[in-house]
Amino acid sequence: MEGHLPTSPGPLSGLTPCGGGQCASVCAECRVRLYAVCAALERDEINELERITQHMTLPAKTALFHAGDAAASVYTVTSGTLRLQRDLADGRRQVIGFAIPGDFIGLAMDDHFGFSADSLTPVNLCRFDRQAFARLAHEKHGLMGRLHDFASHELGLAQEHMVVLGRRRAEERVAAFLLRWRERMARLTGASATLALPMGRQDIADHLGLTIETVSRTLARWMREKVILDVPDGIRILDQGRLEQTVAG
Amino acid sequence: MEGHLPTSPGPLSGLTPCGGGQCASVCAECRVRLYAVCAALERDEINELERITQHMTLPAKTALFHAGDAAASVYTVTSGTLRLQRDLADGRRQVIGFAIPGDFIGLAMDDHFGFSADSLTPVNLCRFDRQAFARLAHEKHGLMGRLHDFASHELGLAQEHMVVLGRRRAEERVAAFLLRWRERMARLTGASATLALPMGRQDIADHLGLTIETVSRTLARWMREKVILDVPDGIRILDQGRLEQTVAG
DNA sequence: ATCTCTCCATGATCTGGATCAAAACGCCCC
DNA sequence: GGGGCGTTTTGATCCAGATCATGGAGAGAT
Repeated sequence: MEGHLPTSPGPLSGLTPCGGGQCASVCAECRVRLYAVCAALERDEINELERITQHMTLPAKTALFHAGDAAASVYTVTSGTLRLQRDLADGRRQVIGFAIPGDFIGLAMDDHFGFSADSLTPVNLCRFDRQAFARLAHEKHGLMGRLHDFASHELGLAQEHMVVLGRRRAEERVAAFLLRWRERMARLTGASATLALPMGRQDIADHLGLTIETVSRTLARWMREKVILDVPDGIRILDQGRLEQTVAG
Repeated sequence: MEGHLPTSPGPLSGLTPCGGGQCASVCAECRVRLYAVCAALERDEINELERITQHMTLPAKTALFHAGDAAASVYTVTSGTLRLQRDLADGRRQVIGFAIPGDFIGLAMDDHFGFSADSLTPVNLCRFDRQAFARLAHEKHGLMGRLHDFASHELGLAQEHMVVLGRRRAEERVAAFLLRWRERMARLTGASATLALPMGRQDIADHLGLTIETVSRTLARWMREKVILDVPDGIRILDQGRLEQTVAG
C-alpha cells in the first residue's frame, strides 16, 4: 500500500499566468488543442478562454487535489499522466482512471471533487477557475456541448469498465487494460511498437480490482510466452492478436 | 441465465402523438417534470419540446432496444423501471443500472446504443427523435446544460459503482445497493417503510458482479437477523444502521 | 561501494465466493 | 385443484485469485 503523496506547496505554485499574452505556450500552438475541450471554440472565444487560463506544472508523484476538496479549479491536461482514484476508509482504493494529454479534469463541475488526482509523471496543465469556466460554458454554446460530449464519452468508458470489473476474469482484465491503454496512447503519439506504462503494478491492480501479485504473474506469464516484451518503463506488445483473443473470451 | 426478451412489436406500438395538443398527459401536469431534463426549459421551450414528444407505453419484460441498435430515439422515463445492461459474447452480463422515473435514456447521443434496455415493469416513456432532440439541445442552452448535469451526475455514480465492483466484499455490495436504491425511490415517492424491488435476484447479482446464490444467501441471512423483512415484491428495511455500518466497513 | 527504500517477482497456502446439485416456492393456465 | 415453469433458497464442494512470505533488482543518498 502506498503512503500519502506530497501535495503541491500551494495553489499558485508552478503557475504561469497566460492572460496578458506574454506567455510562450499559447492555445494557438497547443499540441492537444484538437483533442481537448477547447477544440469547440471559435478563434475569438479561444481568446476569452485564454484570459482565464493559467498554465501550471506539477512534478511527478504529487497530489493535484484530494477527494472532498473544494473544487476551485478545473483542468485540461497538456502533458504527462495522472492517476484518478477513490479511497475507502480502510485503505482499499479504486483507481477510476488515468488522465492523459487532452483529458479534462472536473467534468462534474461540482463544488467538491469526488476523487483524488495525483501525477505519475511531471504534468503540465491548463488550469481554469471553475466559476469562470462554468460561466463561459453557459455563454458559449459550443463549449457546453463539448463538455457534454466529453462527459458522455467518459460515461460510456465507465460503463465498459463496469463490465471489466463486474464480469471479467483476471487475465481478461489485464488484456483489456493493455489494449485500451495502447489505443489511447496511439491517438496521441501515433501507433508505436513500445507502450509506455507510467503507472506501477499496484496502480494497474487497483484499477482492475485485482492484487499486485495477480497483475505481476499475468504479465510475467505473457513475457514467458512472448506475448509481450519487457522494456524499461513499459512493454512492447508482440502478439496483439493473443490479447484481443483473451478479451473476446 | 435469462433468455431473450420479446421486443416491442414495432417502433410505433403503444405511441400516443402529443404534438397536436390533444394528448391528455401534457408536460404541464407531468409528475416527473421537475426531476427530468425538461425542468431546464422555459414555458415556451416546453411547447417546442412537446411538439417532438411521443408518449409511449412498454409492457413489463420487454426490450426497448438492444446494444448496438441504431439510436433513432432518446427517452425520458415517466413511470416504471428498466434494466440497462451490457452483454459479453459468452452470455455473461453486467447490469450497468436501473432507470426509474425522471431518468433520461440516451445521454450519449451516439449513433448507436452502447447497452440494452428492458422493462422490468410496465413503463411509460416520453420518446424523442434523437436528431430533433439534439437539434433542440443545440438551440436551447438550458437543455444542453441540463443534459450535461445529468451526464456528469451519472458519471459520478458510475465511478462510485466502480469502487463497489472493484474493491467491495459481497456483503458490502448488497448493502450499498439496497441503500442506494432506497435513496432513489425516496426521492420519487418520499420516505417509505417498504422498498419495492422490481428487479429479480439475478438482476441484482449481475449489477453487483456476484452470483444469484450469493445475493440470495446475503438477503436470507439479513432476514434471519431481522435486518430486513421479506414483503411481497420487495423488502422492508428494519435496521438501516446495520446496513450503513456494513458499507462503512 | 554499501545502505536504504521502493517496487516487482515468485512460491506456498488459504478462502470468499463461485459452481454444482437439488429442493421449495410461487404463479399462471387449464 | 393440479401440472408446468421460471425463480429463489439452501446445502455441498471447488477453485481463481487473495493472502502470506521471501528474495531480488534498481535508484538514490552518502
